[in-house]
Amino acid sequence: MIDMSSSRPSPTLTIGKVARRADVGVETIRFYEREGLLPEPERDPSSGYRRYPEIIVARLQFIARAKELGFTLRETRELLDLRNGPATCGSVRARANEKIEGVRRKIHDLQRMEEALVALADECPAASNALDDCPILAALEGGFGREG
Amino acid sequence: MIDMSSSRPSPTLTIGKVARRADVGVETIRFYEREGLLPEPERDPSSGYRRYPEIIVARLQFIARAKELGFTLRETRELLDLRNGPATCGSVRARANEKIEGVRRKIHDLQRMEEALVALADECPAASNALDDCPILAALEGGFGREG
DNA sequence: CTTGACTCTGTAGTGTACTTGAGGGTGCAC
DNA sequence: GTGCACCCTCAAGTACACTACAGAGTCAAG
Repeated sequence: MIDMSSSRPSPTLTIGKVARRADVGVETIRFYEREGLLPEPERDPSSGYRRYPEIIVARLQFIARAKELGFTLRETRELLDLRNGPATCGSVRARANEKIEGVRRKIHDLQRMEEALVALADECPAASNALDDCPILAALEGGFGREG
Repeated sequence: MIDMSSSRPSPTLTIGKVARRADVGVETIRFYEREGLLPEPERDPSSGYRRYPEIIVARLQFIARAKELGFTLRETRELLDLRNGPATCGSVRARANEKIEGVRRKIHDLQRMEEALVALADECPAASNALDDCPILAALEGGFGREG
């Protein structure tokens, strides 16, 4: 008989299965555990193998996405810790607002960069070989983010 | 007599002045030079000191901004090389379009992340201590970017 | 009961992006 | 002419984020 009355589903995934589903390496998962980005999982009592619930895959995908977006592991851990720490919901909100500001600044800068690159691509005549005419230098070196 | 007839202004900044103006370290500038992100500058014939034109400051600021936005030095060099390489303006445009796609993807993901964080902050009751009620877990671990 | 894929711990190596240090030369004010 | 801040090269060190390896145990199939 399987316990169906438990409030949470028992963890059934091995580290290898989690790794394949989240498209990361097994060593990366153990590394994240050491670094506090993943909670220490339950262990199989006889083998000592790690056992994960499905939700861990989403967490790993979140970490991967945050990384792509230029968040450091430390920052990502802070994001994840919003729910784990000894924090009140209010302090959680404050931390979230800080992160939102950072995210908005990144979006803003990326939009400026996009504009510059689009202007560049549009104005670059496909036929010309004259690189001196390219508006790249102006777009890239002329400055486009927040100044000071 | 100073040569005022030259087509370009002669480089007058020492590496230290450039570093202070661009808010980077002197060693970082030399490092960028080694890595091909900055052209080899002219040298003072007697001392061998590097001499930079003003424009180098904007270039360093561009590098800093690109870095903040999650571009690697290699990618940043590729952006800068759009104007230096043995490329036609057409190939430059193609490279720029590739970069634009990457930038747009980053913006998209950041906007999703912002939405999730805003939802989180809005729904988090400032007074409550019950972290279980926080919509963070759902927002952060429930997945929000491109899936597959 | 062996074989092979998988897991464990612990340590060491890799790539990126700097940063620091050694050992020395330069430039200018006093 | 002697400090002192600045510059030079080259080599080594640091922090981050993995990644690989050694040596050993586990598990399921045949």
